Amino acid sequence: MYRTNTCGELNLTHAGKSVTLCGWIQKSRDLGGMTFVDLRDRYGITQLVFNMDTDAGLCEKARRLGREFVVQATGIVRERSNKNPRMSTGEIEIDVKDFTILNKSELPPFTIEDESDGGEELRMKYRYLDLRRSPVKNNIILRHRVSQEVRKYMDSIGFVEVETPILIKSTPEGARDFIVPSRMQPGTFYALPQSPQTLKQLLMVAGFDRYFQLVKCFRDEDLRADRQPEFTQIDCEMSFVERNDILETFEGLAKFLFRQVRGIDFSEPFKRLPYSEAIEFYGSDKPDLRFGMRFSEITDIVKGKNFAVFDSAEYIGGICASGCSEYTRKQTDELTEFVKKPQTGAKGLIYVKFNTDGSLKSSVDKFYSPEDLKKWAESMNAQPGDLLLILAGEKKKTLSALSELRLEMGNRLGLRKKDEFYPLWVIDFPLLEWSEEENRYFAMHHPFTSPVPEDIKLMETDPGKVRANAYDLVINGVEIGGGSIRIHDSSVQKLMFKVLGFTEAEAEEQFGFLLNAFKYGAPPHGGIAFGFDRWVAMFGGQDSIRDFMAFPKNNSGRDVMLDTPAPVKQKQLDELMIDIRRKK
RNA sequence: GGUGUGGUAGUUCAGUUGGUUAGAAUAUCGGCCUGUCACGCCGAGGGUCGCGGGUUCGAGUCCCGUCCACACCGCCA
Repeated sequence: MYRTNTCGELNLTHAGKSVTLCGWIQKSRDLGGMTFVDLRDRYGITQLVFNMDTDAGLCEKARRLGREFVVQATGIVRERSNKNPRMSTGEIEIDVKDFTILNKSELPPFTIEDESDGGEELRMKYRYLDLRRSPVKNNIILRHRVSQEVRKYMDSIGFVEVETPILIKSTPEGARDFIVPSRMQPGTFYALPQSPQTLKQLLMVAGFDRYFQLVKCFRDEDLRADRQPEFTQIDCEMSFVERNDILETFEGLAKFLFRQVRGIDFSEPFKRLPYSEAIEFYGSDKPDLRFGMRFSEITDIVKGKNFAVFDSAEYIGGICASGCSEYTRKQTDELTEFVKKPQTGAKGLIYVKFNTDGSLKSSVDKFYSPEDLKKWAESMNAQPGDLLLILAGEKKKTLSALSELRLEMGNRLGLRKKDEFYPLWVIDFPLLEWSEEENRYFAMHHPFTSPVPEDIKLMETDPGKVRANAYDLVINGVEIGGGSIRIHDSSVQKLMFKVLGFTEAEAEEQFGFLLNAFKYGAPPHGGIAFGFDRWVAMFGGQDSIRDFMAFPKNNSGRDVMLDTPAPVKQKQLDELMIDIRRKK
C-alpha cells in the first residue's frame, strides 16, 4: 500500500496517528536546524517537518528534495506550534520518520502555484503540469460535478442517455465539417458530427421519447475564447411535446444545476423575450440582462434640424447611462473611439450630458436647443446626472453597435457582476436568414426547425417574416443553449426544402435517411442542446472555456502539447489514396 | 480572410530621442539561519532581444517582410 491518507484530509483529530502520504514536493523551506516541506496531491497540501536534532541524516536528505519530486513519506501527525489558519491542514504537520523518492522531476518551466508565473502558451505546452495547479484542477472537478448533476437530473425525469456515432455523414448546411477519409472505400469520407441533430430525431422515430447525451461535437470554424473545434453538448430531444413543455423541462434542469452547483435558487420562471424585442431593445439575440440600459429610439423626434447625420439616418437611438453626466472629455472621447472601431462599426457618437443642475450639454449643441435636448432626455427616461449616448445610421448596424456600446458601459460601470446570473429564454427567432452571397434563404437554426404554425402560410409569400418555433437559453449575454420544435409533417418539410432552394433530388441525397424514417410514423418532437463547456465556465465565473477542458486547443486549432495537427506517413496517405498538393 | 495588441534571462516583464558592458522581480545554484508557510540574509550563474532583410558610424529601439501567441470582426444551421 502506497499511502494511508491524502494530503488534504488530516487535522487535529488525527494527532498522534502514524500515516503515510504520497505526493509532489510543492516547496521546501530550509531554516538550517529544521526543514519544512509542503507535500501536494489532488486533495491538498500537508506540511512535512524534518529536524536536525531528531534525525540529522533524514533532514539532510530532505534538503535535497527538488520541486515536483514524487515522494512517499511516513511519520506521525502532530499538532503545530505555529498554526496556519489559511490551510485546511494548517493545524497539523507530519513529523517524518522516513521517506522515499518515488520519482525525481526536472525543474518545471513555470511555478506550480495558484498564481503561476507561466504564460498561456507555456501552460498549454505543459498542460499536465498546469493541471496540477489548483485553479485549473478545480475547474476540471467542477466540470465533473456539473456532468454528474446533469445525468442525475435527466435520469430522474426519465431521460435515456444514448450514444450516437462519431463517424457520420457530411451535411452541407451549417458549420464546416471535419472529415475523415475512408480506407475501405477510398475517395469517400465520413464527417464528425457538428451535433447529433438528425440522429436524435431518428431516436424519436424509434420511440425513445426522452433522450439525452453528453456528447462531443466538432466544427471546423475559426476559434474564440469561448469556441473550440471540439466541444461538448448536453444534447436533448423529446417526443409528444410543444414548445412550452421543452422550456419548462429544461428550465427545471437549469434551476437544478444552479441550485446544486452554485447554491442559487430561482423561484420565478425565466423571462421569455421575443427575438424581435431582444433586437429592438438590446441589439442582440443574446442580451445580458444583469443590467438595464434598454435602447430608446428617437428617430422621429430628432429629424429636421439640419443635422445631416440624423436627417439621413434610418435609425437613431441611444442608451441612458445613469450617473455618468460628469464624464470628462477624455472619457467621451474613449467611447467615441470605441464605437468607431471597425469591430463595433459606428461612424461616430453623439452624447448629451443631463447635468445634475438640470442643464443639458451635448456634442450637437450647434444644431439643437436645450428644449430639443430636454425632449430627447424625456423620451429616453433620463434623470439629472445621466449621460445619453446616441448612435445613428442604418438600422441593423446601429442596433448592433449600440449593443456593443451597452455592454462596454455595463463593464465600465461594473454592472456585469460575476456572481449574478440572469437567465432568459429568447423565443420566436426568424425561421430563415437571407444570404446576400448566395442569394437565397438559409435556415437560421437548421432545416428541420418547425415554423410557428400561424406563420406557415407566409412561407411562400414572405419567407423572411416567418417565425421559427425555436428558442435559446441565454445567461448573462452568453448563448448557453438552443433548440426548436422539429418538423414532423412531410408536407411542411417539403415546403421548407423548397424555400431553401433544395430540389427534391438534393433533399433526398442529403437527408434521405431522415425523410425516409419520417415515413414510418414520426412523432411530434422537439429538443434543445446546451453548450456544456460554456455553462461550466459560467458556473466557474470565467469567459474562456479553455481552462474548463483538460486539453484544449489554441487559437489556431493546434494542440501545442501533442504538436498536432501534424503530417502523416506517406504509407497512410497511400492506403487512403490521398495526394497532398504541395504548397508553393 | 481582416483589425488590434504582443514576442527581451527558465518565467513574468521594464528598456527614454537610435549611443558605454541590455535591467528588475521571481525561479535556479552555493553559503548562513531551529517554527517557517510569499521564510529571511549574503553571494553566483543565467540573453540567437521570435526569424530574415534593410537604413545607419552605430539597431532591442526605425523601415520592409515573415512566423508565432492572444483578443475581436467575418465565420460558427
